[in-house]
Amino acid sequence: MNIEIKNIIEAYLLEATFDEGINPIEISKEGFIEVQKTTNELHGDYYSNIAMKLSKVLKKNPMDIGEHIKKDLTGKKYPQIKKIEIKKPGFINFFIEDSKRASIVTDIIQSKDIFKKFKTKTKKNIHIEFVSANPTGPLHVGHGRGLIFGKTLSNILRIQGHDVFTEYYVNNIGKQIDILSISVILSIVGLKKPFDDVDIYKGKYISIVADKLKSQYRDSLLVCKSSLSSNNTYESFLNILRKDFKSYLIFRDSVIDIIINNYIKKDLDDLNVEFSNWFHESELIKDDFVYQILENIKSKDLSYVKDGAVWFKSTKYGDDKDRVLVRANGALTYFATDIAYHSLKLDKYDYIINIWGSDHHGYVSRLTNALKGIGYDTNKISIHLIQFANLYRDGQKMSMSTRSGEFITLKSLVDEIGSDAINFFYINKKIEQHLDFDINTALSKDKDNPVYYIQYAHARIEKIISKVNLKDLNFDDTKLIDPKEQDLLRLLNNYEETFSVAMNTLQPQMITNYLYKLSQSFHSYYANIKIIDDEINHSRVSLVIAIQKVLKNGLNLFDINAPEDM
RNA sequence: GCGUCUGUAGCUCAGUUGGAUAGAGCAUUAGCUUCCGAAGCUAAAGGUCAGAAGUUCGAAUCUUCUCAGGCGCUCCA
Repeated sequence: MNIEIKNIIEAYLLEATFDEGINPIEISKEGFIEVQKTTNELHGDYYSNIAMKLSKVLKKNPMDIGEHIKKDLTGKKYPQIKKIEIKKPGFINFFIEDSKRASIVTDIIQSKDIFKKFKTKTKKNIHIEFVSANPTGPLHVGHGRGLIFGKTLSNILRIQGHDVFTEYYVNNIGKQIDILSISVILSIVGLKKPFDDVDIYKGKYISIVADKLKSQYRDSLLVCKSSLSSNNTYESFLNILRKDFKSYLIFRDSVIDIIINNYIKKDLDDLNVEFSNWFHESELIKDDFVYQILENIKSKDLSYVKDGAVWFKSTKYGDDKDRVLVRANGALTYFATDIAYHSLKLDKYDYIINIWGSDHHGYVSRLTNALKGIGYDTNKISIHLIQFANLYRDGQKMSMSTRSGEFITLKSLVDEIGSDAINFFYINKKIEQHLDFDINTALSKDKDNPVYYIQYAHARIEKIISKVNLKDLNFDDTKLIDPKEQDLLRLLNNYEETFSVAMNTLQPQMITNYLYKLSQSFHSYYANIKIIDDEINHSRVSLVIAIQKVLKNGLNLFDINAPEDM
């Protein structure tokens, strides 16, 4: 509709007879004529600021220009426009016909797929990586926000028609993995930690993992028990282990497999998340791939050797200091493997999306600069930084410490408040906003809890539908004249724009806010007006059916149930 | 110190990307069940959009500075 009005204005301006010329090229330029939805019904349905824009060029009073435009447009009698008003300082307000507004109801009801309109014209091959928590234990609540956001983004991109490939990056060769393996080994052989310089993992799951591996490895581990117990530093312990425990590397892989399959994948299942691929960091080491990349960096004169380590010249890109790629002991840094990983992705995909915790923000420019340095187009990368979420219970902030198994697992939160509430609360706020997540609110079953409120609207409508013979539906677009009905129609007419802006700018909270508003307007309607009424051919029932359809599709976007009964 | 994100009602947050009188929920106060689900509805009250300057017809939104808070600035992962 706003495009129609835009065209009307453009056509008018092109043949307008103002004294001083308006450049026709300017007029046809994208964005020159702006037509937007109003926020206040007193201002009609759409408004344009064109008169104020032109006043500068024409050196005329915007009110006069507006009146001029109004006079000419009114004379032309466009059927969809009821009236035009000019308000100071120069807004041109368009009021569209009520019946035109009501036509959205049949549009929605008859549409097989209301998301079809959001299909992109430029389909892309998109890689999206999220969560990627170290496989050292079950996921905890701190991982929740990035997880839900990543999943939602994938849902949105798929609806837009892109090919979406989701990936979990498994760090399976770092120091943390050795510490994890050692924690399991100590549990198997019943040994107290003999070194003091490094903490080990203590959660309950460690002994469960140990039990699974006990029968297979116990004997060979007991052989080296005494030599292990005499080591009082982490380094020497690990060295002995690697030397005496021949199947250490296989054992380490088994530990990771068990954690992923028995914990992480199950946690993800609870929230309906499935990854296209689990990428293991070790794949980057295979065939010296990382070293080829490092060679490439060196050939571009972007690295040098100092104190036995290889450094990337990040100061060249405004960083405070250069950063290490390969440590003096020969170990690769995360930075090095990340460059390799991202170059793999960039080779294969049109666009790549990373979702990281905001604590990694310092890392963003370093990585993109390195990739730019070796010749990649970094416009193809987008990195979303997620602020931390705090959990509150009974007004008390809950501890999120990961040390000594003290953390709250994501699973326990799902068990307590359910996946619907988690899906909703984690994306209901802008990601760059710190999030306070109140468990009491998520548990409440009334208006405090927006999820329930929206779901309740859906269920109420279902009840109405069940009482009506749907064959009798005969929608009459001139019947819905109550102000509350007009409110609802305005909102329904907004769904397309709201969803499309939210999807294009990847801001899911715009959609949840919209769904809430729509539910609110519906509940008010329901309480004040009898919806089932034969005298009006069930036009009101048609209206609520359309509302329900939007609610349902919106909720499904976030994997939230749209219950028919509660 | 440098970088980065944030600052909107007592609390938790929206604000359609620069539009008109800044909006919700909670909490507070006062109401609404012969009738489609009260898990609901109707009101009242609550604001120096952290502060200052600038850009322009017009700023919560853009720029600069100041203040406050979160996070990051290892040959850590």
